Amino acid sequence: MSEFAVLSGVTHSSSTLGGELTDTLRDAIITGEIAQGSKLSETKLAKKLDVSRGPLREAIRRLEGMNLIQHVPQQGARVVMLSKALILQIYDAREALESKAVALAAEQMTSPEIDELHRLIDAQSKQMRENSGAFVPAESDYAFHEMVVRGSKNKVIERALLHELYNLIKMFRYQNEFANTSSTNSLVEHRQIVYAIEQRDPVLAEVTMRRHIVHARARIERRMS
Amino acid sequence: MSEFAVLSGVTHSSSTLGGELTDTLRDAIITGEIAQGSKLSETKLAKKLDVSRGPLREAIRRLEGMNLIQHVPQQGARVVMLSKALILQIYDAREALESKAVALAAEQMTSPEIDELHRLIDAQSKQMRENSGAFVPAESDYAFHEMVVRGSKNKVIERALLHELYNLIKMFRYQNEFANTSSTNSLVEHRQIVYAIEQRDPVLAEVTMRRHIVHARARIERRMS
DNA sequence: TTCGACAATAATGTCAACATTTAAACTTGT
DNA sequence: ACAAGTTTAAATGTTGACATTATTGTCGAA
Repeated sequence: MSEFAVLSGVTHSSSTLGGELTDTLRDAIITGEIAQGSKLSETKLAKKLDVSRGPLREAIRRLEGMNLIQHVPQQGARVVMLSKALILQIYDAREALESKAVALAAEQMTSPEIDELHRLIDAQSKQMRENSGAFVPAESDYAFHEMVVRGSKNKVIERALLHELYNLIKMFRYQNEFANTSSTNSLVEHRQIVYAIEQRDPVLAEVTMRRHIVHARARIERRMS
Repeated sequence: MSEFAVLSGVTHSSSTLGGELTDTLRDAIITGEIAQGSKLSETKLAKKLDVSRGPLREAIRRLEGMNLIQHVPQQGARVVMLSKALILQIYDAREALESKAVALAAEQMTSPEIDELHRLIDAQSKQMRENSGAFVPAESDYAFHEMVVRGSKNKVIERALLHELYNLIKMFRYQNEFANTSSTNSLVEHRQIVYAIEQRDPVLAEVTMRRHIVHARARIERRMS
């Protein structure tokens, strides 16, 4: 299961079996190895992964808290279905949270953190040239947004985005090639965001980020028709 | 434990013991019956509530997903500490989410739902007069905001607010008398919000709600110095 | 054939015992 | 008396068995 190690933005694998199972199942859900809407049978999964049902149930509860799984009492757990409506709702929530996050980041980020943002953007630029200007790799895009979110220093927003929404977005992107970020626009907008943060201009940062996410949402809405 | 039934905005008590325990512990945490920062010993709690540790652990995992509990592997679970910094962060997140929610509600709410908003405000007005104009009861305030949030028809925002943030805010208010909503301002602002929704004006609704929450946040920041 | 009731099967919910790790208590030496 | 190391106790992590509920399959009657 280490083949998906790149996916794990935040790791739970805290030496406890339940924590490892949480990461394993999360990655399997994100990649689609466990299909959307499919049932997570405790008995079958426990046998397949060679663990007892206790830690497995614990992992399922955690994934429930991340919105990756829906649980119905006495019936079991199913992987969430990423309908068009839900994806658009996720992006509306993301717009609200991440635009606020970047406004806070414009006030709270330290200089070394802003330097790191520049490094991430340079890496994106380099990767884009190598990929013949087609796409910004998803991991690179996540890294940038994650850095901005952490820069807000707001633990509540961090958790909502990094622990919950981003996993759903990763899942969507991983299972829909067309959902990848377009290269040129994305990179330009990232630069604008960093500029606003450097200027310590929360309002500019917020509107720039909001537009960036609205663009992404519009792209998705267009291509899912 | 039914004495706190009024607190349970959303109920889990789905006929399973784990679900009931989730509600019981949540209410005990909100009221402060289980103090902030105190440890939730599985063995002691299981004995006290006369249940086995299995369902209890499940409830703890769920409460972890609601941000009411912090869990450290091999060490156990502790009730979250509502520091001033955390409360302000919660209100920043709430501002972002609920201002977006009301903008969506201005587009999505049905007429019957808007009528219900009026009824809730009338009830607030009546209760305020009976209370010699001192306070709007917290339950009344929640009911109004919950109705608005549901009106957004955005399941992601609904969950983030109703399932996670509101519980933390209830906990804060319940344990800090000074954190109650001031009567006159709150009622006027609620009326403005309903007006904006009726006018189907998302921008006005958003700005009004944002100001409403910023006011509440400022009040808290002032009184916690 | 189709619908409904009943039986059989499998799944989730619950419990108590075991294993391992952490925290507390105690001893020992300076 | 204090500190360090060891020992003891208690807590969390894990497991397998049991109980209860839902689902599937079967039989029979309309």
